[in-house]
Amino acid sequence: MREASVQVSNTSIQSSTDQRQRVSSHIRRSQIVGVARSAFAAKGFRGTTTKEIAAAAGVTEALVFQHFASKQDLYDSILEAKAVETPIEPVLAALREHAARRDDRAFLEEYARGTLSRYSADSEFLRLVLFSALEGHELAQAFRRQLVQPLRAELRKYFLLRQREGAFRKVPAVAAVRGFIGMITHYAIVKAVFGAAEAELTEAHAIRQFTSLFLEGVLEQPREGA
Amino acid sequence: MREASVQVSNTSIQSSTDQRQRVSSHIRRSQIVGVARSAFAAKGFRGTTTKEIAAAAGVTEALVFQHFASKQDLYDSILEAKAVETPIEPVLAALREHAARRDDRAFLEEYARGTLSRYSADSEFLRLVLFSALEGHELAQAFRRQLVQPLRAELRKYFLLRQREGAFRKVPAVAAVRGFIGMITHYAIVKAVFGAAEAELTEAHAIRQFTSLFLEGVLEQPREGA
DNA sequence: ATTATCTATAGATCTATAGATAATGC
DNA sequence: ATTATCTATAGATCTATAGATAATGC
Repeated sequence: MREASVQVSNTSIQSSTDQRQRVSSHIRRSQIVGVARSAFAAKGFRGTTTKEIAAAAGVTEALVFQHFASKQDLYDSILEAKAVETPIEPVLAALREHAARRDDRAFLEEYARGTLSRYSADSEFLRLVLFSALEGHELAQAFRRQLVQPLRAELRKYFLLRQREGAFRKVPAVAAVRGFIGMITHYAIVKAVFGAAEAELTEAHAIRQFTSLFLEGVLEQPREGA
Repeated sequence: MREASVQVSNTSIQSSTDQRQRVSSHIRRSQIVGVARSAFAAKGFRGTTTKEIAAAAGVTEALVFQHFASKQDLYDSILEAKAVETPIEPVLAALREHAARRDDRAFLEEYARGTLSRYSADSEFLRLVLFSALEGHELAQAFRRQLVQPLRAELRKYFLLRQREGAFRKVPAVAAVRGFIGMITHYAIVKAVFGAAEAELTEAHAIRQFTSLFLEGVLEQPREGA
């Protein structure tokens, strides 16, 4: 876990007037949210102490509790911050555009990219969500409602449309959608949890190959029958 | 989280001689491992206290530390127990048999069933592994080495064989294998973490549909070209 | 004057141990 | 006699608060 590099004005020996840099309430608040997020992502809610968070932020615990009523309150603030900064509409718009052109591959790759880039650009976030899901915090539910389900609904809708048009086979939609999402998400989870050791498959390749797999399967011979 | 139902010989009011049932050291030990496993699966290592474990086992904390040198020692004992009781050889043998007959569908379904049944019969286990993976405990690594990688190696081997024989397309093996495993594992994870709310897709259906998806893809028309 | 920050500490909880007690097996 | 279990407690750590102090903005 990286420590924040705030450490300021500490002239040699630990003087009793160990004053840190004074910043505005707003800045300090979001700084604490930032280091708390890293800490919670690394060790979970229960596994992280307010002392660690304070140390990483370069302030005392008292200050942390000045800004946040409780540890839980601090945790909730992280979700708020993320929900604000991660708009889902651009991805939905792009998906609908591909859907209008019936570009199956572009649609699926967009979906995969939209999902993975959210985790790549912010590798802590998936760990945070996983921890909160396991620990039964509200954060995980909110994440699913706000960011996962709208995307999934769009995928499902497109899948059903293409089936009606006779372009896709009559695989049950729920299984197909879950299958595709599973490939993508599991890739992201393994990467987030076990790290670079699993990097034998780059993100770009994963997106392309999973899409091909989903569309065409692995069999060389076109099936007889159905 | 369920509480163990050990509570014995407690006649009405909390008498000061609140003696519990005496059992052999071996039995008590494995009982404690059992309740600890449930507790750790529910709340993780850091999120579980030895006090809770003792209460669930119906004994005092002192007794827990009589049997286990430390909380960590207790945690390690859980893995040992699982490694002993979950043999992987039967699944490997079944896979090889299907492979010898070149029965692609049977091979893949066996793989999926082997993976999912390990989690279904023991729904706590996946949560335990996820927590330990996130918390960076040794348990997760050991699990991957002992139970995940041998199976994956077998799948990979079969995939490459079928490609050489011209039966499978020339999709990169690493992506294909990860894709299939991803569908299966993600299904298991969602089920373990979010529970019955996700039961719109039964395990038997998931196994069959994911296998079809992998083999044949979703496109109705056989591709031109490749 | 305002407010960001600190010192000091309360009270709860957590892991672990020492030493006493009582149930079982011989 | 052996050993499973308990009572009691130490010492560490954790969340949170009260009240003092010092840096900034007017």
